[in-house]
This record gives sequence, C-alpha cells and structure tokens, in this order.
Amino acid sequence: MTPETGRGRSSAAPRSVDVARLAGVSQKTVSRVFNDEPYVSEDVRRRVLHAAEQLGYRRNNAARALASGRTRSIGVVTLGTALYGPASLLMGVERVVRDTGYALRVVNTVEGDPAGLSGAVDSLLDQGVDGIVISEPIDETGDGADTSLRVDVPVLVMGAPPPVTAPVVLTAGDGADLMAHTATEHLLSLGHATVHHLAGPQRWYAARDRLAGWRAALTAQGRTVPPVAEGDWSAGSGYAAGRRFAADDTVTAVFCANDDMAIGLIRALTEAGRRVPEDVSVVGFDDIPVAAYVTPPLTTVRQPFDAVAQEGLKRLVHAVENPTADPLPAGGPPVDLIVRASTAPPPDGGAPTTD
Amino acid sequence: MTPETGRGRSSAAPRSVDVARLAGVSQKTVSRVFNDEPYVSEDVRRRVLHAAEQLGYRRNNAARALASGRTRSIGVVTLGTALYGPASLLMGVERVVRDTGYALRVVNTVEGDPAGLSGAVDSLLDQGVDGIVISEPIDETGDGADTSLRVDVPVLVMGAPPPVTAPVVLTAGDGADLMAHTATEHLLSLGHATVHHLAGPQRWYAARDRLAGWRAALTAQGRTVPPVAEGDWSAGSGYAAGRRFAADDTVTAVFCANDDMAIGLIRALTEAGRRVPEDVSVVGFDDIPVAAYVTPPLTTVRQPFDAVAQEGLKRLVHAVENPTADPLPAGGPPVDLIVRASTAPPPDGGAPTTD
DNA sequence: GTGAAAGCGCTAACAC
DNA sequence: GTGTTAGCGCTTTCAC
Repeated sequence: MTPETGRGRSSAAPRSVDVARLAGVSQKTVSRVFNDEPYVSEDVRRRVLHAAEQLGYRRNNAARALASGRTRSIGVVTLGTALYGPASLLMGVERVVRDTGYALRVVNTVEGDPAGLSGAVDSLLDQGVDGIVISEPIDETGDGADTSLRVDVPVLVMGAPPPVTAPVVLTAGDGADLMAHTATEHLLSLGHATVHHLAGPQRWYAARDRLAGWRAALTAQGRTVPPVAEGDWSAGSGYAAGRRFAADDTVTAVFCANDDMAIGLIRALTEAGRRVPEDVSVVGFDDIPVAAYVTPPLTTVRQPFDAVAQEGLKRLVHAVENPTADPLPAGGPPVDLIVRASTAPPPDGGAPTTD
Repeated sequence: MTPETGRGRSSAAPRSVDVARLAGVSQKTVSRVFNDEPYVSEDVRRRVLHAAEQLGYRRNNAARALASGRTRSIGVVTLGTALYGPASLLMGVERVVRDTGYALRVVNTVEGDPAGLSGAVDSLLDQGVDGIVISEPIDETGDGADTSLRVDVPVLVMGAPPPVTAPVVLTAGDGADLMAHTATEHLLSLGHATVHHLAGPQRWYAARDRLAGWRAALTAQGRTVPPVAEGDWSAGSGYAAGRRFAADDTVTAVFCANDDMAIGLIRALTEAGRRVPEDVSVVGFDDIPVAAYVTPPLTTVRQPFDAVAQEGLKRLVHAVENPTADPLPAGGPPVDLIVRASTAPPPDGGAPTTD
C-alpha cells in the first residue's frame, strides 16, 4: 500500500506531522511551537519554524477548533445596508477583532425580514463562533416581549439595550441619548424657544435613544416638546419632513437623527424659501464624510465609532477568554459636537442680527 | 467508568450520536438527514429531526470541515473604510453568500499598510476558506510586478484585473471604464468642448478604470484631453480640486470619480462664484444616498452593486463546487446614468436651449 | 523539555 | 435504505 491510500491525501497540504518529521521532533512539539507554549528550547523552536517554512505549512483551523472546542472567531450581526453608521461600526469591529487574533464572521439582517435577528444569530451559532456582537438592533416584533434570544456565548450589543439572554451580555455605544441631549442644548443655547425633532424609525433602538435625549434636554429646561416627525434615515424622508416643517413658521430649529435626513430636510426648506440657518437651524447626527461640504456645512454630532468598537470588543474578548471572571466595565464615549454653518440664533427672539 | 470520563463532556452540546441513539438509528443516518442526502425514508427522517429538535442538536462545523476538507465559507477582503462603494459591495456579497449556504469571513485592509492585501488574503487562507473575493484592490507596491499572490482556492476580484495567481480567477464589476465613458459622453453631448476629470487615487484599480473610460470617450470624439486632477475620494479633496478648477475659465464640465469628491468640488466652485450647472457642469459616480438632495441634485452614475455582487458570487460558488468545470461567463453590468440638475449646456457654445 | 496515545464530532467509503 | 469502519489534523492528558 502506498501512503497515498485512503481518501485522497495526494498533493494535499502539509500537516504538523510532516513538519515534525522534517524537523526531527514529535508532532506535539510542533504544536507547542505554533501555540507559543513554554518549555521548548530555542534550538528546537527554530528548527520547527524552519521546517514549517520550507513545507509551506499552515495550521488547519478546523482541526484546531474540533480538538479545542473553540473556533477563535467572533460573529457580528449587522444591518444589510451601506448606511454610514452601521458600516463604520463594522469596520471598527473588524480591525479590533483581527488585532486580538480572532476571525470575523459576518451575517446581515435584512429590514422587514421577520426572523431577522434571531435567524442571523442562529446562523452564527451554527458556525460555532466564540462570541457575538450585535450591531444596531431593531425590534422585529414591535413589542420587545418574548423575542428574547437565547445564546450560549458572550454577546456584545452595540448601541442598545440587550435583547438577548446569554452567559455574558455587554453593551457599548449606548450613549446616543447623551449626544442627542448635547445637540439639543446647543440649539437651545443659541436662543431657540424650542427644538423640533426629525426622528429615525422608532423600531431602531438608536432612533429611540436619540429621541429620548432630545426630549430630556427640552424638558430639563422646561421647554415645550413639539410633536415628532419620523423618517427612515434616508435623505428622501428628510426631504418629505422638511416640506411639512417649512409650512410651519414656528419651526426655527430642527435636530435630525442622522445626517442624510438633515440634508434632505435642508433641501426642502431651501426650496420652500426658508433659509438655513438664518430662518431655521438644523443639526444632524453622524458626521458623514460630505457633511462639511454640503450647503450649508452641517452642524452635527460625531459618533466615535472606532473608539466604541474597540472598547466594546476588548470587553467581549475578555469575556470570551475568561468566562468566569467579572466583565470589564464600560467607559463612557466622548461626545463630539461639530459646529458648522447650519445653526445660528433664531430670526427674531435671538440676538439682534442683521436683517 | 461513567460516560463522563475523558475530557469534560459534561454539560456539552449534544452530538449526532446522541441524536442517533434517541431516534433509534445509526449515527450515519443522522448525518444523512442533515445533509439532505437521498435514501432516507420519510419515517426515519421525521424521527431524526424530532430527536434533534428535542436535544437542541446543531451540527459541529469544525468537525464537518475537518472530515470533509471544506469549510463552506467564503472570505472577503475589503477596504477598512465606510466608503459607500466598498460598503455596498460588501453588503451585496454577504446577502448572496448566505443565500448560497456559505458563511462569510471578512478581513479588512488598511490603506498604507504595506503587506495589506497579501496579509489579508493570508489570514483568510489560514482560516481555511473555500473561496476568496477581493473587493476593490489597491496596488500596494505601485509597480504591480512581483506582488502576485499565490492562492490555492478560487478567487473573485471585484472591479479590477486580477493581482493573484489561483486555480480560478474571476472578475466582476470591471465595467467602470464603460460607465465613465457614458458619463463623459453625456457631458460632451450637452455641448461641452471637453470634459475635465477629477480622478480617484491612482493606486486604486477602480480609479484607473474610470480615468481610462473618460479618456477613451474624449479621444473617440477627437477632443483634447485636459490634465487630470487627482483626489483621495474624500469631499475634502474634491473641495481642494474645485478651488483650482474655479480659477480656470476654460473649465465648463467636470467628471468626478465619485460623488463625495463631486460634492466637495461643487462647494468650492460655488464659493468661488462659479454656478453649477450654469457655469460648470459636474457629474459624480456612485449615486450615494444623498446625491439627489444636495444642491444642486447631482447627476451621477449608479453602480449596480447588488447585481454585480450577485453575479460574481454565483460564479465563484460555481467554481468552488465544480473545480474541474469551466468557469461561468461574466455578464456585462448595466450602465445607469442618473441625470439630475448638476449638468447643463456650457455657458456659451452650447445649443440654443431655452434661455 | 519532550513524546505517545487518545480522542474532538463529523463525513467518506463500502458492506449489507 | 441503512449500518460499519476509518480516518480528517489537531489539542489534550499524562508519562518520561
């Protein structure tokens, strides 16, 4: 019988035994070297590494996972959109995951898909990830009742309260309410009597957070809380809302739940003859790349996506690797209000500006 | 000896033998059921499924991968940016990958990272993916010489000529030159003597493609090819280029390699007193969500990201599953020019349109 | 410091 | 239609 007998091992990738044989050591020693385990002499280590190099050896991850029970991978559930927020978060997550030596598995949810989130999480669990990050979840049911997912690995939920049951549940980036608060206060401090709000779709936690922050800022100063307009994050929905706002002379300041909607809103306002910021001030949210270059340059809130992702992932990985230890505490995200040219004092009540 | 002997199998996940035992069949039959193999009676199938359900059984992917030599996963290399193009492509890819029953592993490259692409591909290979898609690659070296990667699984390169050596190399979405051609022709047909170009960073294949398409359109009609400005995809770089163009009265039409730069460029033009589109026409590329709502609404080229991703992936999966068969042919992507309000005839020489 | 042996939970071949 | 027998290439005990 030739060694080629059995399931085709002809022309197959080299295994650790092959490396061991070439280096003149046992297979276990090869394993030790590749896992950076102690108790390997420098000489042996070098020999093994050299042999591996020569053979073009690379560890078989499936075998590793099977034997160790860990896949060294983190799964992430994102929205199936190229929206700036979710996309930025995903990029931030990838960077950190790779830095920590884990692999990233991605699953999207599609808006409107009934079993979206749970289906996505399930498919990740099928793949055997060691931890899961859920980015920007949406309430699928509307009533957030018995939807609670059951997961048996640590979970990090970005920008939201946890809709899951898991051994460890972490949250990060849930400071949107604070940021909305700051944005609203900025408008108030300019002299506006109150601030209107163009909210995001209320099925999104992020949208609800921002609305809550806006409302809190208003009530904290005893201002009236005007009725809320709701968009779908798109510039088109901002445009539609803008047409309605334009017809109402009492509107002098609008806080939008994201930049796209703010841009659509400004366009509608402008077309209706209401100048921004002279007649109406507008604040966005996200600081998308073009925000500084639209007309007028948009005052907005910048989300520290990278910092949030990094901090959250660090805690998730910690939880994955130390199942029994206490989870790391969360750090508050810095609030970053970028004041540009879309906000100004109101036309009358404010300072005696040029008319 | 209790069954708990050996490495801790206490409280562990149920295995297929457990299901088999409960269903009163052999382990192999369970495997058959879960792989949708033929030759299982309806009765047995039901029993197995029921037993699995009861136990909360889910297949161990690592074991599957180890035994079968296939991971059923596709790796994708993307840029570590939230740029609309790459982000959209990634979303499109995820959708198709999941539909075809594969898992998605993602690795980013960071601009400026020396070993970016090859490092990313390597990490994917380490993970043992069955196929790789490289999205929007950049020439790391500048001279695209000996950088050629050697990969042992099929590869799909999006929007570019293949920088790799692999058993199968597919390309998709490499129709950017055609689209740039169309955009340029649109401007020419409006009566402009020639069209200037604000290119993307030339290390990007996509940027080079668009430049080539623009140049081809110009030379096809015997027009002079003006010097090219180069940006970095950002609105800021568009703004900088816009200031230079504004100082040159002969510029009446500019084709930008993406929408962000076009928006920055328009802002610079406007600030300099050059009206868009009356004095200068501008065309973008991508059709980002806010393109229709900026001032003026942007004429742009829409890339069919979803269609491209879908078609490309279908071919990649085919290649993965039929290593010996001929690769599927590529279909040409449809060109989609969205004409909005940022383009018009030139101030003088144009056709006698309504004044 | 190093090695031998025993699985991890599945799929692949073949027998029945 | 179904079961039996071998591995897949590692990590994990435990012995030396």
